[in-house]
Parts: sequence; structure tokens; C-alpha cells
Amino acid sequence: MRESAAAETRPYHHGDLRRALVEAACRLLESEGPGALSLRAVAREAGVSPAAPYHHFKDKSELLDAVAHEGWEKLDAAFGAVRASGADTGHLVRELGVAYVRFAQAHPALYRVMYDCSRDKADMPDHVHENEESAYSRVKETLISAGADPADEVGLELATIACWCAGHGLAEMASFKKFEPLKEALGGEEAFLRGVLEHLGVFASGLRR
Amino acid sequence: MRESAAAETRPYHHGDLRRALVEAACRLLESEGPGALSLRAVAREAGVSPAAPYHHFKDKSELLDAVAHEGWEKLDAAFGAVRASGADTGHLVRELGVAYVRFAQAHPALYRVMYDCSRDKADMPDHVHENEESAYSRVKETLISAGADPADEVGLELATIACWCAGHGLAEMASFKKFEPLKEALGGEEAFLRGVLEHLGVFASGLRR
DNA sequence: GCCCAAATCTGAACGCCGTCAAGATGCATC
DNA sequence: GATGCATCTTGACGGCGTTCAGATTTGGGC
Repeated sequence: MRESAAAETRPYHHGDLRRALVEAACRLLESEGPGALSLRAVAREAGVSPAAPYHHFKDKSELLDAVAHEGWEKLDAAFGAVRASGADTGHLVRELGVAYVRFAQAHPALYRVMYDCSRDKADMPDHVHENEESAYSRVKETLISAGADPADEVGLELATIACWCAGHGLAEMASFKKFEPLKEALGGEEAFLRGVLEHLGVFASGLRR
Repeated sequence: MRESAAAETRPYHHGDLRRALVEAACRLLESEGPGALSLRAVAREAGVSPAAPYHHFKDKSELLDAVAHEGWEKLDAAFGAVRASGADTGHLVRELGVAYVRFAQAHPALYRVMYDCSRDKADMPDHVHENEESAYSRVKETLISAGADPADEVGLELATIACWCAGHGLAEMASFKKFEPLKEALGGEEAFLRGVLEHLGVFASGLRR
């Protein structure tokens, strides 16, 4: 006889410790950075003992996976917003690239967790593979609306990967101090990002040539 | 009264513990991966007490910096080899990209340390900034030989950054399992790498348009 | 040749970490 | 109301980064 039938699998003592832990982890990540994200600290933040998380996650990496999952969904939402913003299709791919870097800059610790998880598993999360609403899928769609040939599956996949690689690389390097003079010369961060992306074929035209 | 006048600053007890530690760290990195690289393990591998490294490095991150430095020099050498291989200039930028990814795949743990250090300092190492023999400088030169306008400093810098971002992104994602079917369809890893790079302007032509 | 100051290394300690086993606690069903 | 199970706590283990006091070695000045 549950009060709310909201949760399908609901814990007993705490209410929903699993979610509470993920939220505590995100909170710590934003406030203290990735270095401060220990299992014990998360448990402390959630107000439980250091061993409590082990009833909801096999080990620390499984908690990080859950945090990363949260991150990918936030990224999907950010991409959805760009798509809904009505930017003209000619520049939409590039604007997705800018939004991607902006996301990484807005949540640097979360972004790091997202990719550390991917590296450990040597793959993108399942979520990206299967979900049609995923950011990855949206890039592919956007390439098609920009004129890519949907019948050329191989070419389309390669172009999507190219976008993703460039976006990820730029996301990890855009904040390097080395580039600050150049940013000033170009009149700001956004101009810098667009400038770099303009040199990368898929972002400039959405097509190979 | 030194036997060999080789070392300029030479330690007293061990011979050259500083170098021995860096080499031990590289050895551990190759054999056990980045997760096993603790200061204590490095000291163990070098046959000294856990506190000994603190007479040569301020803390662990400074040891990692030294390891990363070693890595960047190896990368420089790899790029030098490509440049000396006499590939035709039209494809040289792309071949540098392939070599970059190959380097990251050949030394994954070292590559990770190299970029973790950069991220922590929010910059590329000094070595990359100042050295004309650095891999970064070589990309720039190669872009010029491929036809980029050396007078357009801003454009040239943007193109170099674009190369670097794409290379780094591809290096971190090329081993994702998601891409394995595509690699097979294209007939191998190299074809996959070239295929992705072909979609990224600077690699295809070395010029903006 | 000898002594001293400085450089180098060791040993022990602190607090933190991830993880596990054993026991206490509370909910859900019978 | 008793039973069973999921949940949480307590306490412990080994490993980590780091520090500090003390032992050891070294090179330079007498």
C-alpha cells in the first residue's frame, strides 16, 4: 500500500537513497570538483554511512556510471534546445558544436566523469547507441537536414563521428591558456569556437565537399 | 671526484633517483595501466622508500608532469618520423593525424597522463609552446607547406588548433567498440581513421576552402 | 685527512580512501 | 505478532598521499 505509485523499485529506509546518492554526487562534483568525489564523501553528503552505497551500486565506478548517465541526458536536453531555437539549418551543425563545448565548459567536472566512464568501457554509453533522442542521433539528423545523403550510411556515420571527435577535442582544449590571446584577437570565446569549427569541413557545410 | 662527468646535477645516494623514478613510472604505466600508478608503487618499483620521491618532486603531480614531458618528446619523435618518411605534402597533414592517433593507441596510459596533466594546468605543456621541434609546431609548418597562407597568422593558428582538436578527439574515441562494425566495413582501422579525417576540412586539403 | 653542513634516504605516523563482513534495524507479508 | 528480507551501521583491512624526525652519505673547507 504505497502512498505514491511513482517509483517502480523503491527503497525502504531512506526513501530513495539511490537517487539521493547520485544527486549528492552531482552536487559535490559542481561544488568541489572531480578530485573531491569519493564514495565516502558522497555518502557523507547524503547523510549515510560509508558502506550504505554498496546496497545500491556494485562499486564506485557504478555510481559514477549513474552520474555520467545523468550528464548525457543533460547534454541531450541542451542539444534539443539548440534544435528548437530555430537557427538556420546552414549553421545548425556548427551551433551544435558550439553548444557542445559550452556544455562541457558549464559542467567541466561532470563532462570529465562522462568521458572517463566512456574511456573505461571503451565505448559511448548504451544510452547514446540506442536512443533516438540522444545528442549523437541529433547530430546525424542535423547533418541530413543540412544536405548529407541519408542513403550513404557509411559516409553519414563517418561525418557524425568527425563532428563528435572535433567537438570533444575542442571541448577539452578550448579553455587552454595558450589560446587566450587568440580569443581576444577574435573578440571573444564564441568567435574563437566558430573560428576553429569553420576549419573543420563537416561543421562548415555539413557536407563533405 | 666523479667517475663520469655525464650528469650535471647528480644526486648522492642512488645515482640518479629522479630519472630512475620517471623510468619506473613509465614502466608501470605500460605494464599495469594508469590505475596502478601510485607514488608508493613507483617508489617500490625503483627500490626506495615511499618518502624518497619527495626529495625530487614536490608531490605526485610533479612526477606525473615529468612522465608527461617524456611522452610529449616521444610524440615529437613520432611526428618527425612521419615528416621524414617523405609522404607527399598533399596528404601529409592527414598522415600526421593518423600518426597522432596511432601514438595514442600505442601508449594509451602515457597519452592519458599527458592530457590529464594538461587539463589540470588548463594548458599545453611549456614544451609545446616554445619548442620549434614540437609536434604542435610541426603541424603548423605542415599546414604551410600544404598551402596555408603563413601571413594569415590568425587563420593559421585556428587551423592548427582545429587539427589538434580533431586529432585529440579521434585519439580518445577511435577505440570505442561502437565503431568496430564500421571499421570492418571500411576494411581496417587505417581506412577508418582516414575516413573520419577526410570529413574534417583541414585534414582533407590543408586549406580552409 | 678531517669535520661540518647540506643533501639524501628511511621509518613511522596521520588521515583519507575503497571495500567487505557481521550485526542491528525496520518494512511487508503471512 | 512472528518471520524474512532489504536496508543501513559499525568496525575492520590494506593501500594511498603526505609529513616529520632521525639516520646516512656526500662534497667542500680547514
